[in-house]
Amino acid sequence: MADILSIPRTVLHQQVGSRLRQLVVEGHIAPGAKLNERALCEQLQISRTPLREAIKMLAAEGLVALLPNRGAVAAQLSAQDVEHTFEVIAGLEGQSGELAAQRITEPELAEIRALHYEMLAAHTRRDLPTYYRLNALIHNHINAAARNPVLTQTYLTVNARLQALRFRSNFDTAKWKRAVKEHEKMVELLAARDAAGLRALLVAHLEHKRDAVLALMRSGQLHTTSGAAA
Amino acid sequence: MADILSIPRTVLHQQVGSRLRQLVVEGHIAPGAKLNERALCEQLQISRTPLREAIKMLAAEGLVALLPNRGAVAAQLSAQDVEHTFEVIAGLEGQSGELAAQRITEPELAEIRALHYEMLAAHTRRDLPTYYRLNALIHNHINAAARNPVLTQTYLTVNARLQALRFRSNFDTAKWKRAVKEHEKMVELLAARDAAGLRALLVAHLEHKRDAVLALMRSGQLHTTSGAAA
DNA sequence: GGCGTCAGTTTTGCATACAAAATTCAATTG
DNA sequence: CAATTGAATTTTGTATGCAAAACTGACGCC
Repeated sequence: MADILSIPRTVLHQQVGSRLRQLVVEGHIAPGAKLNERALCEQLQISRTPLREAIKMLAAEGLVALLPNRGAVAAQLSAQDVEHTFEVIAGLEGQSGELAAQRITEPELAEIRALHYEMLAAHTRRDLPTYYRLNALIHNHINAAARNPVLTQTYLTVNARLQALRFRSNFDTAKWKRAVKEHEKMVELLAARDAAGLRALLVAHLEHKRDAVLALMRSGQLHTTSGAAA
Repeated sequence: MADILSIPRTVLHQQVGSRLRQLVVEGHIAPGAKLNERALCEQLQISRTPLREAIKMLAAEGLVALLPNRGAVAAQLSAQDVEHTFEVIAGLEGQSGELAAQRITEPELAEIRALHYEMLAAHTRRDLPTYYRLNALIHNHINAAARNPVLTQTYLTVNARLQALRFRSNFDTAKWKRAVKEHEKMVELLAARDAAGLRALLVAHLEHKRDAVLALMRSGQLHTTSGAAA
């Protein structure tokens, strides 16, 4: 093994934390499912101590819930929880856009524009995976342009709770078109440095997303991808 | 001991977490200070396992920083960190006010009004501790009126990082008067259900607070109350 | 037949033991 | 005398052991 070359310069509980976070966020541990310590220890080839430390971190992030003397379960959001979480996300992303409009540089704007065109291409090709990837990337770039690491961190933490829902929704052509239009407007507002406008647009954008997710939840169509990819 | 009567229905790492959080937030563990595991174990009369689990939780909350193989230190905010954190807090509290103005009930409003008058009394008496207590209480009530537990939780977590600064600033009579005036306006806007107005006011309020704290930081006057009360 | 009870098993929570990294500090060397 | 090296000590990171709580399932009781 290239143990000497590949610097494993990180502590075990951090690695385990990242891996566990991934398992929960990607739904390989389904919402509501128990986190069995012994099973996870064997799977990850570690002892219980770093595993338990990692679980406590995820609990503080709101990704798992701790049941006294009964271990931890992956967080399961009620419809109300989803509403509340989207409300907060909308506020954070709105602020992110507001600040980005004030602080973005020309090169950053150019990059976002480029990503936007790539996204249009993906949309035209009906290439959903690429579309999602670029979509997330654009939002990350806007977030970065806001130049506030605390905001970014807070956003990522709260948003992670929603990721487990994996709402592969926007197949609906009409909704997809509207989302693309909203993105087009985003770039315009960024270019015009219209902070208030971009905030309003992002908040509205999130409200649409929230409604779509809630509709899916209510119709029971939300597939939590429990155990999709190995 | 009344061990049988007093139901200690909670797990140790949670209790330790609360206690540690208090120690950091109240500055008994000063910003930048190391968290020595052995010392804390003796002080809290516990073993290292629940202590370390608690430390990991605080790390996820951003109250302590983990240094690989070198343990944990209480978070220390640079002037930039303070700016960023206030920026996020302003957004969260602004949103909180916006939602509260839309959702507050008459009894809730009456209670806030009552607290406001108590605060005026404390101001008149120059009773700073009571003033601070009531001030925080009013903000908590506004937060509660927003009816969004995720928002409340997020706010509390981010705000805790600032608490360690313990900015006992507003002694300045002029600033104190302005703060009181802003609070007066808050109650008015709440009563008028002016969501946008309250948001704007709260954001401005936080900007003033931020400026005061930054001025104190720059002048080096910020006492971190390291080891104040036993 | 449904329900409660109780022993056996599993699982969690805490303590302790062991290993590795970092810190300390004194002796040595340039 | 300053700097550096290296052994002793401390401290952190991980594994394991032990006790208590929760779960399981079979049996008996109503």
